[in-house]
Amino acid sequence: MALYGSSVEYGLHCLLYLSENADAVPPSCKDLAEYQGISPTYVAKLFTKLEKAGLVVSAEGVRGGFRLAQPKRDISVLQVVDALEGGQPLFKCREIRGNCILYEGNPPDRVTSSVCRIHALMLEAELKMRGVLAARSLDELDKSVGEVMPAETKQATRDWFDARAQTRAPARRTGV
Amino acid sequence: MALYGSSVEYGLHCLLYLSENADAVPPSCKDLAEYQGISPTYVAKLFTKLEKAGLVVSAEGVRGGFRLAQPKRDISVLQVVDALEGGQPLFKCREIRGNCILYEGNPPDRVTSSVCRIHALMLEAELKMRGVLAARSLDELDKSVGEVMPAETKQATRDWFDARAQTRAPARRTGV
DNA sequence: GAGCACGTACTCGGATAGGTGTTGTCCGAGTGATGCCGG
DNA sequence: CCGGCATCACTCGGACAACACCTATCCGAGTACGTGCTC
Repeated sequence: MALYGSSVEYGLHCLLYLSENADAVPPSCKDLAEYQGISPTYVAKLFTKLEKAGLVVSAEGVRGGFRLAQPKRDISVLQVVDALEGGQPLFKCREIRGNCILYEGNPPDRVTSSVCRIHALMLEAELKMRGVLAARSLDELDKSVGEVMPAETKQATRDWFDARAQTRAPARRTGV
Repeated sequence: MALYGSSVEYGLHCLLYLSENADAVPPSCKDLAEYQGISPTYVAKLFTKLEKAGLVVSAEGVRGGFRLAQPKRDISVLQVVDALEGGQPLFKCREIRGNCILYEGNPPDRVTSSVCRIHALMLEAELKMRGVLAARSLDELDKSVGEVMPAETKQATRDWFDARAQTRAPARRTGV
């Protein structure tokens, strides 16, 4: 287990392809999923979230698919994570201080108005973490991936998606 | 919802009391829970984890209870969080790169041996977050709480637990 | 030959199940303090 | 008066359910393309 689920991993990998091949035919969820060996329907679900967050735009129809809604250098990893995970905070303070038996259900204003120190510390930690993710754009992340991925693999990937886009077409009426 | 569950909040609040009143009679789970208005049985569950992590030691019997296993300045908030949450990483890389359809089940060594860049970024973010939590000890956290809590409340809390400890005793045989 | 209408297959999108983890609860084994009894 | 012992209530500890979220899936509505017909 982990704090962030697998949706973050799936989503980021998909967006990295979109980021690197913004000029190609917009791939469908099915294409992206089969290429990576993950569930196509689940990827579709993730892209619904990404679209609602305004990170990708969808094209409908037989040649439909997804492409980035903004330049890749303007989309941060944090935006992607928040879109997929719903922007959950690191820590949700339930203010149990107010439940203290000494107050008998009427906590003084000083308690209810001040910030819980535990909460404050968690907010600080969360801020640092989000700062790292916010500072990295899809563009930069893609470049760092490119450093370890040979050009031939990159080209092979592009070819695979292009071929996939070519085969996408309504069945020939005379074909059968 | 939040990344960290309520167990972190419960546990830290309990440990803050232990930290501030290390010289008092070790309170029982029931005492700590009722004082804060939370589930006694669940607090007991949390303390089992804290004990296994070596953060608290338990005393059995009718006057039993818990006390810190180490000086409060040697216990970091991170240790508490990890004990309660099982040390979950921020992100668990499933290495879906290896599933890529181009490799047909035989990913090259270059892929399996190198670190996923997404994973690397998440590790960096996690490191920052954990750094904040690791740098704060229970002692320091307690002091910052003390700045906003008036001395009279502190004393009232101490009195409540002391009174609670006094009433703890086997039933008098002649009492009924 | 050009324009138009139709049919098709593919796409997205939301509504629908299963698995896993967290939260919360219950009951049993163990233990130390208490009070009584005997010396 | 003092020490030993049985009793007792209280404690911890692990085993047991309920709930919620995440993951994964299925099916329906909508759309752009390709084809064939008509002019």
